[in-house]
Amino acid sequence: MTEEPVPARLLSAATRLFAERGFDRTSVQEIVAAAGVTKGAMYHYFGSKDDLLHEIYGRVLRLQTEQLEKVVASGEPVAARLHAAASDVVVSSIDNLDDTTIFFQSMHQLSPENRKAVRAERRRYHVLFRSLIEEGQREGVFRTDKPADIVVDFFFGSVHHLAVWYRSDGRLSAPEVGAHYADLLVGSLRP
Amino acid sequence: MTEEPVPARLLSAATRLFAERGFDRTSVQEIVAAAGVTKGAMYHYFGSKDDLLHEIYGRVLRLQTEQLEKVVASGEPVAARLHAAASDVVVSSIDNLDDTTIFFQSMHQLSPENRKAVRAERRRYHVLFRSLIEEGQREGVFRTDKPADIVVDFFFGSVHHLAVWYRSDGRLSAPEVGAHYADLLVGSLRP
Amino acid sequence: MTEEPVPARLLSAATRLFAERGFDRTSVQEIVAAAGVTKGAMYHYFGSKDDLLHEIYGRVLRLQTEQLEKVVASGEPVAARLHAAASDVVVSSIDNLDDTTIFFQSMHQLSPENRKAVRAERRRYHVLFRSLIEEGQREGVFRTDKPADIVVDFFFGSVHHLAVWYRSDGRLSAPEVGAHYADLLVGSLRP
Amino acid sequence: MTEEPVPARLLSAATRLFAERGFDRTSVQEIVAAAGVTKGAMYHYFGSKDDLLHEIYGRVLRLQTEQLEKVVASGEPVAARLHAAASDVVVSSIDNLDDTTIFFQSMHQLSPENRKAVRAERRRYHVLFRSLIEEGQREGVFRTDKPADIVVDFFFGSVHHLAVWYRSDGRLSAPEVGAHYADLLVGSLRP
DNA sequence: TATGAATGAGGTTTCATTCAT
DNA sequence: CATGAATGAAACCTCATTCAT
Repeated sequence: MTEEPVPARLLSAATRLFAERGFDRTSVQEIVAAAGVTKGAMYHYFGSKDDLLHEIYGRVLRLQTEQLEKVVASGEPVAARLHAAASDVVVSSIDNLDDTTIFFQSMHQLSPENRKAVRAERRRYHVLFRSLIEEGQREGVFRTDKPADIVVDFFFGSVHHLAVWYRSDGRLSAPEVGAHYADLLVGSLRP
Repeated sequence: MTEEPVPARLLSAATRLFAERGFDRTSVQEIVAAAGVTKGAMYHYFGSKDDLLHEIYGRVLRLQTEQLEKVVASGEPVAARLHAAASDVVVSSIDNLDDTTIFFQSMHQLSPENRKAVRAERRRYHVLFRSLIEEGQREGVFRTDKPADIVVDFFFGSVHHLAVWYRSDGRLSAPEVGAHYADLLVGSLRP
Repeated sequence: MTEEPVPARLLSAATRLFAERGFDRTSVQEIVAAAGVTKGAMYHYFGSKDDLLHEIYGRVLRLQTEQLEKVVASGEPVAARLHAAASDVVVSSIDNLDDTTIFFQSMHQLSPENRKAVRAERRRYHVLFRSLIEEGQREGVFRTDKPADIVVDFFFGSVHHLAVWYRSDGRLSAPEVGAHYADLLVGSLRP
Repeated sequence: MTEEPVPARLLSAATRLFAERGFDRTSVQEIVAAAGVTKGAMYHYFGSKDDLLHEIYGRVLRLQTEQLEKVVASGEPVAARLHAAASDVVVSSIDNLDDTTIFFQSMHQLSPENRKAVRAERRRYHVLFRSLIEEGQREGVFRTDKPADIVVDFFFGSVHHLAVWYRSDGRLSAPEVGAHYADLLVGSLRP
């Protein structure tokens, strides 16, 4: 009869609650109640409520960066790699909708130093993704009249927005949305 | 030497502060101090802090809906109208970046009934924008293998995201970004 | 098409609201709204919210004292006069249940000086009523082993309590309750 | 050197203050200051100011119901039992004058659900007391031309009123008043 | 490791009253 | 006579965090 360890229980309760009602609207009391522990326990494992949020960000960032690195390094043609990267990030964003919600809603709530760390990591991700587009532009596969930076921001806006409209009981599965989004992105880059 | 009336002062102070640090992190005290009035005055004009937010939403919604209706009704070919609509909403979103920030960050903070009203209005806007895409698909100008709903959500994610990355002191002017975004949207719809 | 004058409208709105939800739970705004006037108007006629309450007390006290004086001065035998006085005060308390409610619930809310004035008037009433009992005791009609003061307080507790339990749609009419109460009072005084 | 526990300190401070100046006129700040704790501590033990009041009601109701049940169940003749019950409730009301004051002044301030609970409990007490009178009426010891309900309300009005006029430094002790009141009640019921 | 009582600062809102018009 | 905008004090309550056990 083994339960999940306390820190994991806390993180998953916090993730659900932060996504559901926002960081500021979630009290530490609610988190520990949902996780079935006491406040003391939480402060034993995490330094503050802010730390919980930081951990959640860290987990998402690590995951998505790893995925992207794998795709970028594959030997496929660049258009295929961009399509795969785009599709992957959509699917993974949908699979972890709570994380996605938190990710694009709670940046402001991080402490300045944590925010800086997250932004740096985010930047690395952005640059890596951009490099795919630049590669395609150099090869003449993608149109060159659009700054690669703009394209990346254009696309990631769409991805973050998934948490606003996507419903798991809706008509489209995650891979279907992923395919559509990737098609639209690659389509928009045709010369 | 007449000053702006109190309600307008309050709304503009609230808009700035909500965008800067988020709804929950902004205290009523800070708002009234920034507007140069007392708390009592604020509660004379607005029923609650929530009402302030609701008013801001209302203002943005009215403005954007009006703009879109004008563009949709013009006699231009559908691709030109979609391009103009997309470009317009980007420019107006950048011109009112604070509103945009609030718009896509603070939905959760509205009271349930206010949230419902905003969502309904938002839906009307979405439907109107979608109708442009459907029209193009019927005419064979746009590809038909992408559901129009998906395209709309894809694009408005990008628009909302502007508030995250756009800096008015950056390289690109609002109209330039508007042109890029509109190009990417229309480009992604080529058959 | 003449309406009631403003001060009367204010007093009657205040009476109803004070009885319904208590003095402290009733805001000046609610009173003026119920009377269909503005705050300025209220402060034109009454110095404060407290004054409204004081007026209401005054009206009740005047009324009940007048009634009692009439009964006491009639030529009837003392037992009949006590019976009539008791019955009268019950009927009039029921006919003005709101006044009665306020009367025994809101003494604390009067300003000290107003409270003093009310108490003094109340005292006169008490003494007058008591004199009836003392007269009966001297005549040997009433038992003498009970201090008249105690009897008066005993009875007026019952009267004040009417506002707690009496319902105008209940089984008993005001005169019926008056008769019962008077019977019980006189009965309790039999030697 | 142990002090009384915090919740008890809070309850007793609240009881005194509520009786002294009324529920609405007593601030939470005054209560916690009188109890020598902080506001946070109070909200740790009681969900709201209203809960404090509810607890006070609960305590009084439990006490009085217990007492009454004991008297009712004794083997004495019914007139003696009614006399004892009446006398007891008077003595106990005087012994806890603050509770009595609150009891009959602050019903309105309870939240609707708490009010309902209190009324239900109060009703049980009323019915139990009434059963004594009905028993005497069936046995022919008490007059039958007065509805037992009316008699109960008649008497308990007197009891509640004690808080208005009784002074512990006055001429009469609690048992003396109890005896007088019980005599008057039983006397009023003579056939 | 873990508890839960306690803190204290800060949050939103209400409201009687005033005063320029 | 009457308005209603504005004040400012005070109200209740929440909550992240600490600490003795």
